[in-house]
Amino acid sequence: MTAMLKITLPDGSVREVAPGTTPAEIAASIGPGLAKAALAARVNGELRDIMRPLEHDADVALVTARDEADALELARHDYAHVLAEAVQSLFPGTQITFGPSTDDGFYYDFAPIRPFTEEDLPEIEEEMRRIIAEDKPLVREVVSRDELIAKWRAAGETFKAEWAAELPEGEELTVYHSGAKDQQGSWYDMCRGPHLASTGKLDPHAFKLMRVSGAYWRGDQKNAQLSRIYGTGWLNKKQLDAHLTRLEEAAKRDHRKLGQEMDLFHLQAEAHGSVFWHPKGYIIWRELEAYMRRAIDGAGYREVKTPQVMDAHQWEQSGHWGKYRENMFVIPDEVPNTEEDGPIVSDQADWMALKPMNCPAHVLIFKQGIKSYRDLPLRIYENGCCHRNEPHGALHGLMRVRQFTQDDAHIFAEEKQIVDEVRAFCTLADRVYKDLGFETYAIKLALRPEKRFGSEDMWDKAEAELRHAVAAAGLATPEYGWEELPGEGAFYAPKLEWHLTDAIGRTWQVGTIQSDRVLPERLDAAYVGEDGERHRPVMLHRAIFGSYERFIGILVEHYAGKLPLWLAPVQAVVATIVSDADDYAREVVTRLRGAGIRAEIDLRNEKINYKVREHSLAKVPNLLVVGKREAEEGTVALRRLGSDEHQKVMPLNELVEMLRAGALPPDLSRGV
RNA sequence: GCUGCUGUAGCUCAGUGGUAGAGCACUCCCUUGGUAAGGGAGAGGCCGAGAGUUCAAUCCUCUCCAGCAGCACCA
Repeated sequence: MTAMLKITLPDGSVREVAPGTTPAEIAASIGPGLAKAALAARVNGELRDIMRPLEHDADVALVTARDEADALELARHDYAHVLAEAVQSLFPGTQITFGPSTDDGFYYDFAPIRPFTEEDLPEIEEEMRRIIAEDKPLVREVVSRDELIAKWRAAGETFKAEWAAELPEGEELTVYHSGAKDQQGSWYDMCRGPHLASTGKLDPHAFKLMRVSGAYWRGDQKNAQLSRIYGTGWLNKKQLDAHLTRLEEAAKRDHRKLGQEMDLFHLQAEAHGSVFWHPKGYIIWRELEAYMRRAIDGAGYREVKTPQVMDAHQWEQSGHWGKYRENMFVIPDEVPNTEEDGPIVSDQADWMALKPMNCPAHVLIFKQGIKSYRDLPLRIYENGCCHRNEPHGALHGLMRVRQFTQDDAHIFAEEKQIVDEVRAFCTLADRVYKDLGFETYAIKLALRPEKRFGSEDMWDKAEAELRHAVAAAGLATPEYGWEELPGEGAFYAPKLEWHLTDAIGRTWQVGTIQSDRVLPERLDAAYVGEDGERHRPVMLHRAIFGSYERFIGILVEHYAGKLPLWLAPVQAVVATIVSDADDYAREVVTRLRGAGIRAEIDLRNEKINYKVREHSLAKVPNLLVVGKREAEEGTVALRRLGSDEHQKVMPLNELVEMLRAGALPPDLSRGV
């Protein structure tokens, strides 16, 4: 007689059950409602199949749809499984590889007989619904590795066989199948699980296949290219619809679309990956630049400007030539005048390169003259225009470009100054983000990567400094999303990263600070210490916006184009109702411009409805309507974008003062 | 760079193996109208670039360029 198992439920009660009892049976013994609702179980904290027998004493908690995170994870895993089965049934000969759940759904990578197209998706969705309707069981079974390899090979599943063969010998693996093993029509996949008990637990109307794309086998560019099908999957249709609405919402704020509608910038093939800033877009840039200058001036930085092109030898010394030449724009320093002089690119030429980053140039400035410990910390700032030859497929609107301008600074410091400097940076970054309307952000510490320069000792020290500084700033807390990311640091330094959360919950990595001891060494930067000896400074690389281009893209999406007044390209439009008010309208505009407001005038012979509509769509924050009445009374009818109140008539003087005050940048209106 | 899709008027998009269409925007005319599209007329295109097939190519094929979605990359 085997000993009974002691099963502890979440309420603390203990049940004795025979070994081999399943969580499903426990649920049934508690009540029929729970039996129906239970989807899976957490056994000693581990998510498991509801039909998987219990073998040991354990804490068991039944998982239902109310445990949303778990339930979603299970459902998405199942959708991926069903997707793979559907694809193989529709496209015999397609090999399956791997298909996990994602943040909003699932995908599955196939080695297809022909690549899938979007047109295949409806048919595959139909087949998936059929499989769900069949309510096929998902049965977990343990098989030996070798047995499974043989099976995969026999089935012509070379990717699966390769995968299984790389797992340790003698390992027991699990497969999920829909009925008795090898039974006709039984589909199976190697999977760690867990899964729901059967496909019928899925809502056939809570998923949607979204797109097809390429992916590499095991994520490596050198491997075979697979065809990936993405889906989004949820617990019910309501959740799916909400998700699709969110996507539409995000598409509406796409900075590429708004950038065109608002006439901010454009991109074109002749300079692909580089931005043509239009007057309106460049106003945003200039405001940000002016804001940042005030911020860094106040924080003790010194602004510099360094060359766009430097001799290749300099890049050789900094290490970029060897490592990152592929991504650098390289030019010969002498170009033949005529064809007879030879080809434009020759081995004879000396090379120059556009700077992909500003740090070496800043070190060169540091190295001019002899620096004393009294000069430290030396904070060198530059609106540094950099060029990186990014892979074509990586380019994306303003978010990833080939020419961009960083709000870049390097702080040369003594070791003992690092913590204070990092801390001061935390404070500065916090103020900038909040001034720009980002109330929440997360700070993460990216730790030493596998491939790195420098000693373990150096890394220990560098990581500890950053950790310590953030803690001292009071930001190493869960509410600031504090997290350490092993292996994600740069090859020369650990880095702190600032991730902003935007208005619709997406996150964007923008700011960073990294403490670097490698580059000062390579470029031989030194200062004379109090002791009269030469010392190496530590170099802190830091940025708050990251790049102006990308940050403006993020702002446009965050505000859905409705930028705060100080950043709005056009802050007010004066629109007339009748031409009799033209002169008065001109006076109003003159007054506004005199007060520093970016105001435009609309005297066109159009109805006021038309003008209101047009300027609202253009996201002009203040529409000042003037007709006969206003002209006589010296007032203006104000309509604010996005405001519920329809309009407000106010005296011109009052309005000008109100807009002037409202259009001040946040740091200036704080009156520091 | 890889896979798939796309490229037609300033914008959004129809369309056909016989050199092209709509709406909006633009120009002009009528309209002077009080808070999200008043009416009419007109102008506007090397149908992404190159090559091929064909009597004939915007359309079919190939190559290239760019864009989009992913992947890989992001010092």
